[in-house]
Amino acid sequence: MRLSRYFLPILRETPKEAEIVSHRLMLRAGMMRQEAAGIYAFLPLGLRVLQKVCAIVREEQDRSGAIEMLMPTIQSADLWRESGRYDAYGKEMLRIKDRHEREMLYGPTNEEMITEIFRAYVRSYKDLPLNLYHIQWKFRDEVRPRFGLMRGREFLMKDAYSFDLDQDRARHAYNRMFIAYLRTFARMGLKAVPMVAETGPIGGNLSHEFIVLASTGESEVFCHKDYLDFEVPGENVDFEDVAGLRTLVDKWTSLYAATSEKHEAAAFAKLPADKQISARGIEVGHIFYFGTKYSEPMRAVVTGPDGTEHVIHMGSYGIGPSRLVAAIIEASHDDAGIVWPEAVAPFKVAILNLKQGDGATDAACEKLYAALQAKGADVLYHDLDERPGSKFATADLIGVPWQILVGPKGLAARQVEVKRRSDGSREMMAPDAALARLA
RNA sequence: CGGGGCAUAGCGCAGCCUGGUAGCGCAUCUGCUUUGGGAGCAGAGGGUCGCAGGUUCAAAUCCUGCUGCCCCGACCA
Repeated sequence: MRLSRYFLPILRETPKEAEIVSHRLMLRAGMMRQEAAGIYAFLPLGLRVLQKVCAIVREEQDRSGAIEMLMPTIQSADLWRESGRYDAYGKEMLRIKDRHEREMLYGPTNEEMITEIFRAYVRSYKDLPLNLYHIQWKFRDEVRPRFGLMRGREFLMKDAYSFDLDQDRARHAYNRMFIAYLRTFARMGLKAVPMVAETGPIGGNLSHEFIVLASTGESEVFCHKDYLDFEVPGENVDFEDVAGLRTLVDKWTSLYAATSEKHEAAAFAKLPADKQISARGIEVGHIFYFGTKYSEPMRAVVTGPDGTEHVIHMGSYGIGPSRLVAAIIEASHDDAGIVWPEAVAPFKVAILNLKQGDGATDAACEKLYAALQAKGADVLYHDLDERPGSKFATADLIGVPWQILVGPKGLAARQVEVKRRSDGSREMMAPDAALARLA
């Protein structure tokens, strides 16, 4: 992408409403724009990151055996009356009426709808297990939205729903998501710790929140330090291996880790002092087993091998991609701007033309740009007529992992400079070497 | 939902107390110079001062109501 043809509205000054670093940097880097309290438009750069995050989420969901679909944002109130949640959910649910005065709502979650879909088609235990997910916009009318994307009202969410014949099998479905989540967050460069959590209005009795430690986190968390060094299961993990997954989950739940609501000070105090982590954290995922909470009232049943009806055991599993974008920034930035992990970076490499209009420099940049594109690299070519300093500042701000600095000084020695955003290290090399390194 | 604050050009702000027809920095546009860490000079454009009433010869400024947004708390899959 040529910057001259892109839409990247960088702000030099920080808008006053932005308090926390991710909010500030997302506005400054031209990633998003607030349209109302807790409601944001994603601008092109922000969308690129969001899509990278979603792609990783999809890959890991698919790998674990979940199947993607897409449910609507608007739901019927009647569906929610079946589960009893229409009255229970409270003002967080945005209720609306259509032109026929029918009561509708903008979905805050999809348990009812997925259960309705499931019961309409699935009749036999032979069609199980089943795990369906979608990535869709949700709306929760928070009393006080804040922290930009971190606590917005409208947000993108991946929610998966598992259906199994009984509790044991549902537990395996839970374990599959548990492992998939570990992998998902690790791929984004995050260390997420699964913590025992409240089940809240979703119901059920088995639940973990996946928490990224960050000083700006909204909740207080307590955990054993060793979690941060645990090895994340590789991509060859066998999701059909019931015992194997259970062993992995057992390991990842063997040490103390809890959010403040579930915190037990006495148990925590028993940890060696140097292993106690008391910190703030950002919830980036939440998984639940809730049994028959919805399948019972909504009559989602299948015929079992014994010929009788069995009420389905369910679980639901959420990840907030839009919140993840903010969480990644909270976890990875410096004074100059964002430092994207390569897996979610909007562009992998930026070419900075340090003397726009200089024939040799322009030619070298164009050649590099074309070559990188031909190799399929996500490359942003800063081809505006700006001073070098301004280009450095922009590139650092938007956090592209690699910068190629092309200027007359270097070219005189047939060299360009490759700068790595994460540690600021630089290296002079021939353009071909840069190409080989970064393509 | 309780408490506090803000609303003036794209962004950040001054002006308001003590009414007299709007200003600064950055950004934008034009020209010249400049080009390895947010350039310099010269010129230009851009604002129903959040909205609606009221007071007054006159309102960004004073009064009343409303709306939007932010912060602290409560709340929060």
